[in-house]
Amino acid sequence: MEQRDWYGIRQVAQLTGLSTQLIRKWEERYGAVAPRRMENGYRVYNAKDVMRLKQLQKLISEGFSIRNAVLYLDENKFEAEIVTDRSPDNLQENTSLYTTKQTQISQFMDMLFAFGERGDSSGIQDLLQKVYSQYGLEFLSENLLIPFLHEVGERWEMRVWDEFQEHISSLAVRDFLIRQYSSFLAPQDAPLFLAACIPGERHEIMLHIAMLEAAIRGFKTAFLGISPAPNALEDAVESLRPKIVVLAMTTSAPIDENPMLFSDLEQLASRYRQTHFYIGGRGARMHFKGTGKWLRFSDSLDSLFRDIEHR
Amino acid sequence: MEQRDWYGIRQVAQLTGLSTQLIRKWEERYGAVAPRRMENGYRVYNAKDVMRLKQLQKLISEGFSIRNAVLYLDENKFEAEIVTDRSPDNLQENTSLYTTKQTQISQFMDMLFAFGERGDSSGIQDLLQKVYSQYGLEFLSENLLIPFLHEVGERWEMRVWDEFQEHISSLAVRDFLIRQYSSFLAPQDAPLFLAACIPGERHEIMLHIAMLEAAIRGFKTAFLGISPAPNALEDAVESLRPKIVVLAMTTSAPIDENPMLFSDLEQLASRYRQTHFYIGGRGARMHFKGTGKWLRFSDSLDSLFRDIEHR
DNA sequence: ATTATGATGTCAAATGTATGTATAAACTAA
DNA sequence: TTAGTTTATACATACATTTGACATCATAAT
Repeated sequence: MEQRDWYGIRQVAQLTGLSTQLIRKWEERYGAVAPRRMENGYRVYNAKDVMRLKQLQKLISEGFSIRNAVLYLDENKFEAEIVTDRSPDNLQENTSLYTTKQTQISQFMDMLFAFGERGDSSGIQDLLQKVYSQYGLEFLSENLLIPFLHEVGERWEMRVWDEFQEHISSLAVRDFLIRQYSSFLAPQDAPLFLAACIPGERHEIMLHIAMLEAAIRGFKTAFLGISPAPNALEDAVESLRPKIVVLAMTTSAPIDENPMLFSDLEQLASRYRQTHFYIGGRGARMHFKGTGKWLRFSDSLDSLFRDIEHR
Repeated sequence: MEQRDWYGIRQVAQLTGLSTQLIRKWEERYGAVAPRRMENGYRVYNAKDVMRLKQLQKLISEGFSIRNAVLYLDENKFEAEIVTDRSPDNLQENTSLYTTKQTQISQFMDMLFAFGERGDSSGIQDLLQKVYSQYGLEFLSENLLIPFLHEVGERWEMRVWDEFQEHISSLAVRDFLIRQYSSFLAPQDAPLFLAACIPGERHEIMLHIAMLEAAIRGFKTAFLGISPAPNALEDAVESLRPKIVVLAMTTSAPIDENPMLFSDLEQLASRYRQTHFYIGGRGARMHFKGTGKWLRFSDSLDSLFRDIEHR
C-alpha cells in the first residue's frame, strides 16, 4: 500500500501532525493504536495504525473527545465484523477454517456480483466496508475493487448485465470510496492531490481509488470531476497549485477527439514545474507512448510516488 | 438518525446550540432529559435525548416556557413526534430571532462561497455537516444547499467563477450528501426509492438531496446515475420494482433531443402501476404541461408524498 | 403603583477528570 | 558523543460536575 509497510514513531508523528509523546499517551491511556514492537522495544506502526490516528483526528475535529473517539471507532469496527452474515440468500456463507485467501476473495467477489445483480447498493457498500476494515485498502483495491469494476464493465458490454446493474454497482463503489476518503483529516498545509478526468472521459471511479490512497498518505485531495473543459484544468492548477495532478483516461475517445491532447497536456505541465503531472488508465497506456518530460504515465500511486522520489 | 447513539454534553451543545450549563439546568430543574452516566459521572446522551432537546427548543420558539414545554412533551409522549405548528398560549412575534437566523444564513453562504472560491472542498463539507446536524435537512436544503448550488451555477455562467470552482463546489455538496444518506440503514423489506437522471441530463445533485430525504423517511434508495440509456430505466424498474421513481430534468436539452420523451415515460409508467413515477426540475417544470395520468410533476418530496397519499 | 413570588438564564466556586506537554533516567543506534 | 526511543512522573490547562447565588422579567398579591 505504501512505499514501506512500517513506520517509526517519528514518521507517524510527521504523517499525522501529532507529537510523539501524544501518540504514546493516546496508546497508553486510550488504546488508540497497538503498534508492534521491535526487539529493542521500539514501536513499529503499520499503515492501518496511521489511518486510525488520522480518523481519530477527524473525529476530534468534529467534537469528539479523544476518549470517545476511540470508543466510537472500536464500536464501529465491531459492527463492521458482524455485518458478515448479510450475504445474499442464494449463497450460504462458508466459514470453514480451511478457506484460503484465494477462495475467500472469490467468495467476496461472488457476493459482490450477487448484490450487483439485484441492484443492492448498500449490500455492496457493507461488504466493501467489512473487507476494508479487516484487510486494508491494498488488499481491497487489488483483489476486489479493480477486478470487480473491470468485470462489471465486461458484463455490461457483453450484455450479461443490464445498464442499471452496471450503474448501480459502479456507483456503490464510488459512494463507498467517497465516504472513506472524506473520513480522513488532512493538515491545513498538506500538499494537494488533484484528480481530474481528461476532457471526454467519464469514468471517475479509478480516480476515487487514487484519492483514497492519497488521503491515506496525508494529502489534501481535490476532485475536478468528469470531463472538465480544457482550460478548467489549467485554471485549477493555477489557483490551487497542487503538488500532484492525476488525470484519468480509460478509453481512447479523448485522443480521437483531440489528437493534440498529449502535447497540449505536456505543454501545460511544462509551465507548472512545481506540479507533477501524471496520466493513467487503459486509454493512456495504449496511446501514451513517448514518456513525456513533464507529463508521465503512471498506473498506480505506488509507482507514481517512486517516480517522484527519483526525479 | 445517525448510526451512533451516544454523545458527550459538548457535542449535544454543539448539536442543539444550547450551552452546556443550560442543558444541565434543564435536566436538574425540569427533567428535560435523563442522560445515562459514564463511570466518571460524565453525562452520556443518546439520539433521543438530542431530539428531545431540539423539540423543546422548537416549543420554546413557539412561545412555550421551558417548564411547560417539558410538561407538554411528557403529556404527549406518544404523539410528540409531530410537534409542528401547535399554537401556544402566549404567542409573541419574535422578529429578532428571525433576523438573526437570516443573518446567520447569509453568513453561512458567505463562508460557503469563500470555501468554493479557493476550491476548499472539505471546508464546504465541514460547514454543511455542522449546519445539518444543528438545523436538520429541511433548513439546510432550502436555505443553503439549493441557493448555493443555484448561485454557483450562476457564477460560472457569468464567468465570475472558473469552471473548476464550480466543479469542486458542486462535487463537495454531492460528496456531503452521499456521505449522509449512506449512513442510514434501511430494513431489507423497506420500499425502494429509485432516482435517475433523464437521458441527456447530467445534473445529479438535486437527486442526491431527494435521496437523502427519502432515506430519512425510511426508504431504501438506489441511484441510477447520469444519463442512463432509455431502456436502462425500464430494466431497473422491471427488476427492482421500486415504490417510487424520481427523474431529474433540469435543462431543456432532453426534450430537444427527444420530443417524445414525456409520452415515452408516460407509457412506461402506465405499464408499472405499482410504481409511482415523478419528474422534477426546472426543465420539467417548463415543458411538462399536461399532468400525466401516471407520470406526474413534483418538485419536492413533501408534495410528492402528499400526492401519493391522495392517489 | 408597589411589592412579593416564581421562572429562567447566567455566573461563580469548589472539586474532580481529561488531555496535552514537559522532564528525568535508562537504553539504543549511528 | 549525539540523537532518538522507552517508561514513568509531573504539571498546566481545559473540561465536567455539583451547588448555590444572582439578575432579570413576568405575573400575582398587596
